Amino acid sequence: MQVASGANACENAGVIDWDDVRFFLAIHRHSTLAGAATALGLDATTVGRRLARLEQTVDARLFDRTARGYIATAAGTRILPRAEKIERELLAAMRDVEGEDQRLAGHVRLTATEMLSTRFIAPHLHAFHRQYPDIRLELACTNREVDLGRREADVALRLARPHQDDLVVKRLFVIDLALYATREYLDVMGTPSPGRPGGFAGHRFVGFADTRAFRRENEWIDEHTVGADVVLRSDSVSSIMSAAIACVGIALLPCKVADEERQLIRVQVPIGGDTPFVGPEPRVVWQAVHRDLIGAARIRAVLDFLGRLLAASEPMVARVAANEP
Amino acid sequence: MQVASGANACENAGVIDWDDVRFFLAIHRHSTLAGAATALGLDATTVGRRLARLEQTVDARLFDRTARGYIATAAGTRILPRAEKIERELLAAMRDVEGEDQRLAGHVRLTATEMLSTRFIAPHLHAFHRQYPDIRLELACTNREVDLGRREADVALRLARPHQDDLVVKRLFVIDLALYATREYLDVMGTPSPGRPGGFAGHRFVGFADTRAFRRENEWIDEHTVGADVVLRSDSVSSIMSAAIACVGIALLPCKVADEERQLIRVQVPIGGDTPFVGPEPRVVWQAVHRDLIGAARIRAVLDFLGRLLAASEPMVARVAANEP
DNA sequence: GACTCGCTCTGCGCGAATGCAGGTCGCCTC
DNA sequence: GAGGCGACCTGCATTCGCGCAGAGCGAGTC
Repeated sequence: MQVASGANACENAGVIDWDDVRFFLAIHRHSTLAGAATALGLDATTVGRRLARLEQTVDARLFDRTARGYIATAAGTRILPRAEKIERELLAAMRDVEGEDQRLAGHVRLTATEMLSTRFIAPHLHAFHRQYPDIRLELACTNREVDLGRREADVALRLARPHQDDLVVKRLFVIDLALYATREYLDVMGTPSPGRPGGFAGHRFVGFADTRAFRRENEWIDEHTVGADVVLRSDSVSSIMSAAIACVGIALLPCKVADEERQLIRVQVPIGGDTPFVGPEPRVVWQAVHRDLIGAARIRAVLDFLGRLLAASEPMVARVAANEP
Repeated sequence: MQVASGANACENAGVIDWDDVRFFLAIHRHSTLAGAATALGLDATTVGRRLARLEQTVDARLFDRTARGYIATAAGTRILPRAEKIERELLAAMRDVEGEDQRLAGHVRLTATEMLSTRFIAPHLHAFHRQYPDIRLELACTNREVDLGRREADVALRLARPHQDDLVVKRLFVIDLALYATREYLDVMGTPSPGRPGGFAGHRFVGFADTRAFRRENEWIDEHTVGADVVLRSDSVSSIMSAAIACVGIALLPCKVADEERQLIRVQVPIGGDTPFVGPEPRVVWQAVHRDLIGAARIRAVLDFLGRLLAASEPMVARVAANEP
C-alpha cells in the first residue's frame, strides 16, 4: 500500500513487453514451442521463457500444457482476437511506411506456384536484377495460399481469384491445358480416343495431388478419362511433366510449356462423328498485391516486371484474357 | 535475389520488435528522449537506440530531430494512429485477462483529488489493508484528469463527470462549499457582509489555481466577492485551508472538512433585507472504472470499500446525491 | 512391452542490450 | 554576450537474454 504523489509512478511490475504478443500468437498457431520457435527463427527455450514471462506479467495462465501441445486457456482465447488485431495493425503500419517508399531498393517477396515460378518468372530474374540491382527479390514458390494480409508475401501470383479485402487483384492471363504423352508411350500403349466412351481404357495417367487447388483439373480427368488409371500424383506440375516425359503416363499439362518439350505430343485427336473433344477450363492467373503497398516504388517495379514478362511471354501463355468475369 | 523453396523463409531483416512501438509512442508523447525515458523508467540512451533500430528496420525516418525535440515525420504521423490503436488493443487485452481475475490479490491503482485522497480515503487505507491484505492499493492524488483508457489508473474519483466511452461512472456524493475564515482574521478585518454589494471590499481571499478544474469556483468567487483581493492561489485544497487557518484570508472550502477545524468559522451571515446568500453549486464526486475491470474481484473490493466509506463518512460528505442529472 | 521419436525443461558460455559517465551542442536567461 | 541548463551522442563495465547441449518424459509404433 503505497501513496504516490505524482501520476508517473511507473513501477516495473505490470509493464508488458509488447513483443511477447508476437510470441503468444506464434505459440497459438503452431501449438508447440518448437514449432513456434522455428517459425520465429529462434530457439524453443527462448519461446518458452518469453511465454513464462508474459504469463507472469499478466498474472494468468494463457496456455494449457497438454499432450497435444500448447492450447489456449480461457484467458488466452479471450485475448487472442485482440492479439490478432494488434498484429494486423502493426503489419498495416509497416505497409504504411513502406508504401510511401519511393526508392528502388529493399526487399520484395513474390510468391507463385511452382510452374509459374520456374517457367514464367525465374528465367527472367537475371534481367530484373540487372535493371533494379538494389531490389532484393525473393521468390517463394508454393501451392499454399499465402496470406498477404499477414505479410507472408508482398506480391502473389495465384490460380484462384483472391477475395481478401485490401488486396488489389488483376487478371494476368490464362493457361490452356491439354493432355500430353510421349511418342514412345503412345507407340506402346496405343493412341487413346478422347471423347469416345472408354477411349482411355487401360491407359496410365499422371495426375495432380488430391488437394483443393487442383480440384477442378482432377474432376475433369475423372470425368473425361474414364477407365484410365492414375498411377502417380504430384502437387508439382514440373514433376508431373517430368514423369510424362519418362513415359509414366499421360498428363494434363499447360500447353505452352508442354508444347516446347520435343518429346511430348498433344493427345487431342477428335474422332470423326463424336462430339469434339475439348480440354478443361483454362486456369486464370491472378496477380494480387496489398493496397497499401501499391505506392511503393519497388513494388511497382515488380509489377511492371511481371507485366512486361506477360507481353514478352506470348509464346508461353496461351492468350491474354480480355474479358473480366 | 534468392529463391526460397518453402514459405517459411524467415529472414531476420524486416522482423520488427513489437516492443519498439511502445517506445515510438512514448517518444511522440514526450517529444524528447529524456522525457520518454523517465516515463518508461529507462535510460535515454536506450530509448534513442531503440528508435534508431526501429527506424532502421522499417527503413524510414519516423522523427525529425528538431530544436523543439523529436517531432514525427510524415511517415511517423502516418503510423501514429495505428500505434495508438495497438496500444489500446493491448491495454484492453490486459484488462480482459485481469477482468476475469477472481482473486482478492494484485495491484489496484486509485486516483483522486488531493482533498479526497487525504481526507476521504487515506484515513481508511489501514482498514482496507486489514481486510484485503493481498491487494496492493496505490493511491495517486492528482488534479489532472488521468486517462483510465490508457490504464493510468484503475479507479478514479473525479469532480467532473467523465464522458469517455467504456467507463462505468457512478455519482457518489456531493460536496457543499462555503466561505471560511478564522476568528482572528474576522476580528482584525471585520466580518464581511455577503450578499450586500461591496460587502467584501478590502478583504483578502485565498483562491483556487486558475485552472479548468476550478473554473466554476473561481467564477463564483469573482462574482460574489467583488472588491476582495485574492492574495494567494493554490491547486491544493489542503494548502488553501492551511492558509486560511494561518489568517491569510477568507477561503471557499468543503463544509464538512472545514467544519471540523475548530479555528475556522463559516462566513455566511445573511444580512436581513438583502437576498439570502447562497454558496456555489456543490461539486459532485464521480466514481469511474473501466468496464472491462468491473469483473475483477480486487476492483470490486475497492469499489465496495469506497461505497462503505461513503456510508460511514456521512459526517464528512454533505449529502448523498439522490437524483441523477 | 520395449523402442524410438519429438517435445519440453535445466545448467552454462557467450553476445548483445542496457546503464552510467563524460563531452558537446543549442537554447534560455540574466 | 556570457553563463547556466537541459538534452543528445559516444566509450566502457555490467547484466540480462539467448542459444546450445543434455536429461526427462510422454506418445505412437512395431
